[in-house]
Amino acid sequence: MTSLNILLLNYFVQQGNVFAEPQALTTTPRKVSPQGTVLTEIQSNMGPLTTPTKGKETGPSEPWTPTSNLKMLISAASPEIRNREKELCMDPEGGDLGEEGEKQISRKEKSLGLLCHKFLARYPDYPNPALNNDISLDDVAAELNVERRRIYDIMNVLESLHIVSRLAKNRYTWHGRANLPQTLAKLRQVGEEHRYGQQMQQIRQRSLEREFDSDGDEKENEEVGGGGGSQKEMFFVELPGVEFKAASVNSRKDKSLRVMSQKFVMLFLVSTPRVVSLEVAARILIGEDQVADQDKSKFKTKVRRLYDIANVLRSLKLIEKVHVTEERGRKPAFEWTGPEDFPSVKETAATTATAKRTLESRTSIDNCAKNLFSSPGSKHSFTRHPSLIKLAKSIQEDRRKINSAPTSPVKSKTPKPAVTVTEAVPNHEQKAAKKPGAPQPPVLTPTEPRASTVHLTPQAQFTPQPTGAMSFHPTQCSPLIPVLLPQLQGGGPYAIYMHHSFRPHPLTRPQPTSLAVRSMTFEDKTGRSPSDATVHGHSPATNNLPTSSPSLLKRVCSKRPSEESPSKAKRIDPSTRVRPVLYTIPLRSSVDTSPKLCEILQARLKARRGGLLSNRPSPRALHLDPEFVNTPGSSVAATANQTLEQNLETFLEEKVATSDSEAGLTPVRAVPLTPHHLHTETLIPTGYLIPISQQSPFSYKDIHNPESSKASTPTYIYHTPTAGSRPPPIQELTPTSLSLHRPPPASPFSAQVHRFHSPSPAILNFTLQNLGLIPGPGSVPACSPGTAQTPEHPSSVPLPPHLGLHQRGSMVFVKPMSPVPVQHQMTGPDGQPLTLIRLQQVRGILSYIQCLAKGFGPLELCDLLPYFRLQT
DNA sequence: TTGTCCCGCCACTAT
DNA sequence: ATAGTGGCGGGACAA
Repeated sequence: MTSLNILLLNYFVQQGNVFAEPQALTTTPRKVSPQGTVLTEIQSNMGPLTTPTKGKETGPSEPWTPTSNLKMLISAASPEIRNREKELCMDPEGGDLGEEGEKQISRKEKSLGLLCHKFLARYPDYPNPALNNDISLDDVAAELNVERRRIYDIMNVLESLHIVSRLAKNRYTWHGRANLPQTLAKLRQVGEEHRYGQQMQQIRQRSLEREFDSDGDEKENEEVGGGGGSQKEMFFVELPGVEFKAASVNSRKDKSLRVMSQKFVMLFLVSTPRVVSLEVAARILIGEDQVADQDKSKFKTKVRRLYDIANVLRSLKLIEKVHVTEERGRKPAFEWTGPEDFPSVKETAATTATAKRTLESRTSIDNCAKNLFSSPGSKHSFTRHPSLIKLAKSIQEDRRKINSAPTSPVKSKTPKPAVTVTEAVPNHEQKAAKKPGAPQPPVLTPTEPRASTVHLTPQAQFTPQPTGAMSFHPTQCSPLIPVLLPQLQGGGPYAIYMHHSFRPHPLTRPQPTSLAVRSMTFEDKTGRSPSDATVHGHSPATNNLPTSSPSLLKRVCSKRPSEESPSKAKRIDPSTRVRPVLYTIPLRSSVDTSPKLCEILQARLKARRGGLLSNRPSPRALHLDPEFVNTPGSSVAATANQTLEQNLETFLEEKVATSDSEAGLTPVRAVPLTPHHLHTETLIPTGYLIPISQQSPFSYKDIHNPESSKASTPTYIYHTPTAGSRPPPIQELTPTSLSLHRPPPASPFSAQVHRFHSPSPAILNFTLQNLGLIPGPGSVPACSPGTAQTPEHPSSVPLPPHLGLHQRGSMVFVKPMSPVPVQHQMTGPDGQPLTLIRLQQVRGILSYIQCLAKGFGPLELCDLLPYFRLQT
C-alpha cells in the first residue's frame, strides 16, 4: 500500500504534479484514480532494473497473484522513477529524461549513504526551534522517493545519536547535532566502562594469532542485561531529555540497529587510533559472549548491518571509510572523523549505571504506563499521553540535576579522574569549525596517524562551537539549572541557568539555592553563532563534579537490591465513588510573556492539537487503577510540601470519604521513600544539563503558516521553578535577582533554544492542555494577543465541554507555585481564568507521573505538589 | 574474489 | 485485521 502510494506520488511528482503540501499529496485521492494509468506508464518505462533480483522471474516461491505481480511491477518501476526524478531535480542539464539515463544510476545512487545525505540536507544541523522539526516518516519517504524501510534504517541510526527522536509512530523530531556532544560523551563513557577498548585490543590480538577466538571476556555480563535474557547487552544509551519521547512508542526490545549503532560509535570513541575495522566491530557487537560464535552467517549479517550504520555515520561525517592493512590484506575499516572535543561526561559510575539501565527503566515505565492505563477490565479505555511521560521525565531529570549538582559552582572543572578524560586522544581536525549549513568536507587521511594528541583540558573541551552549536555542554553546565523565564521586553524569552550553591546529600532532597548566572535568548539561532561568551562564561567553572565518591555512589546504587516490585498499594473499594472534585489550574501566569514564545507555543499546541482532536482523552482518560494510586514515595518532603500534601491529602480524603468515588480513589498521600526506589539515576552526580533545545514543547511552530501562529498569542507563562522537582526553596530566584542578571535584550547570548526540563507548572499546564484536560491557548479566549502582556484577566475561562461536569462548589484551586514569585496571585475562580478538571484526573496524572518516576528514581506526589497550591 | 549493501520478505508489535 | 517497524539475508554490483 504504502509503496504504491509512494510510487504514485513519485509518478505525480515527476509528472509535474508537485503539490505544495506533501501531506496533501499523500492523502489526496487524486493519486488513486489514475492508478491504472500510472502502472501502465510505469510498465512501459521499465528499464533495466538495477537491482532486480529474484522478483524478476515469477516469484520464486510466491504464488503468482495479481497482487504479487503488481508488487513486482511496482518494485521494478520504483527505482526507475526514482532515477528519473533524480535527474529531473538534480541533473538539470540532463536534458531528455525521456528515456532516462538510468543506465548507471545503480547502486551508488541508491545507497543508503546518499539517501541519508539527502535526508540530512533537509534539516539544519541545529534546528531552529521556531520551526517545525517534526519529521513525518511518510513524507520523508515520499519526498526522497524511497520506501519507508530505508528511512527506518536512517532514522534508527540517527536516533541512536539522538539526532532525531521518535515522537510517535511515523513521527520523529529533528534535533540535529544539538545533542551530539552529549551523546558522544556519554557513548564514550559507556564504551569505556564496557572496556570496549580493551576488547578491541584483545580481538585484534587474537585475530593476529588466531582465527576465530573473540570472546573478549565477559564484558558487560555483569550489568543489567535488561532482563532481556539473551540480549544481555542490549541497552540503549539515552540522553536525558531525548529518550523519553520515544518511551511510549518504543516498545520493541530488539532495536538492534540502534544499539548497534551506538556501540559502533562507542568503539570509535574508545579506541585509541580512532579506527575500527568492521571485523572487530562485528565481533564485539555480536556480543558473542563466550559462546560459540562460529556463526559465520551471523558475523556476516552483523557486518552488513554495520555497513548500513556506517553509511549513515558517514553521511553525518562522523566516520570515514579507510582500510587497515594487516597480514591478511586490507580490511575494511572506518575512522572516526567526528568531533573529539565533546565534553566528557562528568558523572562516572553512576551515570553508566543509568545508561545501562535505561532500557530497563523505560521498560518499567512502559509497563507501568500500560498497567496504569489499561485497566484490568477494559483494555484501552485509558489513554496515555506522551506528554505525561515527558513531564515525569522532566521532573525526574530535574531532580537528577539537582541531586547531582556540583557543590561549588565556581570550581573549575577538574579533568575528570581517570576514566573519561585522561586518555589522550588523537586530535582530529577540530570539528569546531563545522558549520550548520556547510559541513566541512571530510578530510580523510585514512591511515595517517594523527599527529598530535590533545588532552582534553577544560579549555579544549570548551571550545565553542562556532556553529551555534549548543554550547551548553552537559558537563559545562552541569551545575546549572535552566530556568525558562518569560521574557520581559524585546528579546524573547530566555533561560537562566542557575548554579546550585551546594549539593545536598545524594539521598536527600536538594535545596537549590542559586543565582542566575546565565541567560540566553530564545532567538532562533539560524545562522547566528552563539555567543562564545556564554560558553566561556561559565563553563570552566561549572564542571566540577563533586562526586564525592563516584565509586561509593556506584556501590550504593548497585547495592540496592534489584528489588521486587513496589509494594502493592492497598486497594480501595473501587465501587466507592467520589463526586467529581475539581482542580483549578491557572492557565496563565501573571508574568508577561514573550510574544515569540507564545507564538511558538501556540503553534506547537496547535500542531499537537491536530492530533489530539481525534484522540483526546476523555475526561475519564486518566482514571487510574487503584493499584497505582499509592506509590511509595519520599519521606523527605520539605515541611512546606508536607503541609501541602497534608492539605491535599486531607482534602482528598475528605472528598473520598464523603463521596462516592470512581475506581481507584485512594487518598493521595506521600509514602516514605523506600530504598529500592532510589534508582541509581537519582544518584548520578552529574549536573547533567540537557540543552533546552529544539525540543522545547513550545518550540514549535507551524512552518506552514507562521501567520496563523502569529495570529493568536498564547498568554501562558512558563516559568520553571528552578528545575527543582522539589518544593522550591524559594529563595533562589527572586524577581530582583532576575532582573539583575537578566542580560540586556540585545544580549549576545543568542542562543538557541533550549528545551526546558523543569517540571514546572508550565509543563503541567502544557501537559494538561495536551491531554485536553484543560483548555489550550486556542480554546481560551482570554488568551489573546492583547492580553498577552497584561497579567490576568478576571474573565472566567470557558471550560472544555468535556469537563463541563465541574461543580464550582467542590473545587480545589490549584495554582502553580513558582520559585519566581508570581506577581499576580490567583485569587480564585474569579481572579483569573481557571480551568477545572476533575480531581480524579489530577490524581491520575499525578499517580501516573509517580509511576513513571519509579523507573527513574524517587518521585512522589510531594514532588508535584510544589507546583500546585491549594487555593481552597 | 572480496567488499558493499540494495531490496524486500516477513515476523513482530501497535492499533 | 491492518499498519508500522525493523531483523535479516539473498544475491546483485563494485573494486
